[in-house]
Amino acid sequence: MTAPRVRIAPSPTGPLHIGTARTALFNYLYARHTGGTFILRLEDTDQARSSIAYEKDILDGLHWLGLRWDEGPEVAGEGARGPHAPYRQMERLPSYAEAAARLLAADMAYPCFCTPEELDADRKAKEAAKLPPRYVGRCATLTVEERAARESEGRRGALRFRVGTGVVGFDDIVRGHVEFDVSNLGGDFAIVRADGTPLYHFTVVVDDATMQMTHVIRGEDHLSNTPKHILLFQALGYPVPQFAHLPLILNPDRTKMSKRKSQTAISDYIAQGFIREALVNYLALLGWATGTEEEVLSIDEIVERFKLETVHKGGAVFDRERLEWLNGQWIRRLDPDDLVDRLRPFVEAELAAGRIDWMPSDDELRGLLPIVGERLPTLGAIGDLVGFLWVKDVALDPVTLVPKRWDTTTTRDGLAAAREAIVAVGEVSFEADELEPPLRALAEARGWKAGDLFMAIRVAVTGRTATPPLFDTLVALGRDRVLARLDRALEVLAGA
RNA sequence: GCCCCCAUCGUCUAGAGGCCUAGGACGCCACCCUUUCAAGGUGGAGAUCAGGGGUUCGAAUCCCCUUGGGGGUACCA
Repeated sequence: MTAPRVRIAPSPTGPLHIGTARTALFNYLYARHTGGTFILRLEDTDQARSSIAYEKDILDGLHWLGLRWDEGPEVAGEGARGPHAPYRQMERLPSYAEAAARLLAADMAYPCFCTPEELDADRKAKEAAKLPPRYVGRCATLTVEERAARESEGRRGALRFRVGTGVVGFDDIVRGHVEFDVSNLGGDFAIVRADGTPLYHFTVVVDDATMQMTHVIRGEDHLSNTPKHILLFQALGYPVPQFAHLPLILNPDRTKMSKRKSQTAISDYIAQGFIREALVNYLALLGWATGTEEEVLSIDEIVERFKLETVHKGGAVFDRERLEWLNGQWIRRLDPDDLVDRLRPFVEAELAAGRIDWMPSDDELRGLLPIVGERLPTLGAIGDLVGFLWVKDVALDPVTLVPKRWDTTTTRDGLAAAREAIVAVGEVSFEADELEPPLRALAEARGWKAGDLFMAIRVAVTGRTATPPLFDTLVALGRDRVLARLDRALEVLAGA
């Protein structure tokens, strides 16, 4: 058997969608597992909706996920590659024109001069009669003279493919045998617009054939389109590839995942601090499982285990909580320098947003990792977690400053005493191990619960009730700022 | 409407006739750890395997029907 050739063929009519990324991933996994070739092709024939900005978002996103294509357009400084260039359909027009001419010459397709208004009226009539929509065939039997007459009027026809009669069946790798009666396809369908640009069902077949795809792995939403494609492959004299229709990713209400109901743009997940390892891991486990109890897997481990035959048939609801859990798992697995590199842009974003006043150094960030790593569900949580380290002053209010079991007087008392204890520790011993004993001793001496004292200090120096461990936090802040913030807290309390 | 696909805890899933009094994970709830928050550990609640018929000594697993859900039905992709 020859090595598989598979592809992802996104349409640049929107930012990279979770579903597209998942389909791309499964194609990639299959190619890598089988030693096949993974191809990327841009289906940009919908000129009205396609844009170069979306194209860039898609290419960059797939590249970011680590899904390197063996053949396809340029990305991130890497050139286009592969023997079947170009990889944008609008640059492959001659190839479709040639195929269209062949179908026309063989009378397997014909020009259709129906106007959008006529077609619309037909559709409404069918609907009113409670019949399935279907092209009525008005132009199917036009004589050569009639066609010539219309063309001489300056009318340009769309090209319709003759669907004929019969049954089309195929063996889908994930769904098994599927059959469609051609009479349910909606009549002869258009393959080229009146303006001469080719339509999806046509380009996808011409390209999959000329790029020698062996397997077409795509979303289930294309299952009902498959008979049209098979008819076209056959009419054009091309071998029919194998199909594998993946289950859809669903909104919580179990409809096809959509931007209206879910967050679908990969770029949004990236911006929130999800990392590629987690996204890939999560997406691979939507509609597929190893069959073992392994859950946290690298892309290479997934490649090793992946089988198209064990892909699910039923749709899978996208569960963001599970993604976040996996994200945390992967963040904790990253090596420190790598994590610092990935964290930096998120700290910069905090600065740009004015939520912090200066940028920490890489060394400072790396030093924070032990207390910060296990507290990050996403990289974007960094500012919320320890942003208080990089601001001139924290916002303090007299209510949160007072621990639950304490009153204002006790709090002032406690903070003042804590300040003295911290001063007594001295500058050179300002370390977590040195700070803890005296503060515990202080609490005990005064009959306070250590937790209450610690909470008072925590809020005073960070402005928050939830932070990384207190003594590490004090050290990260530095002696001077700790004392200054304690003083400020005392002032705020004095005013209360 | 018509065509096609699908159906195991709330969610992602294991399960390919006996190993299932249905396993794991997320989430949830307790407890442990603990200065808060996390992380981690332990335990728990949670699925009459959509329902009904078959086939079989035996069915979550095979077949049929019903129900429910989804997708498609464009001169979009």
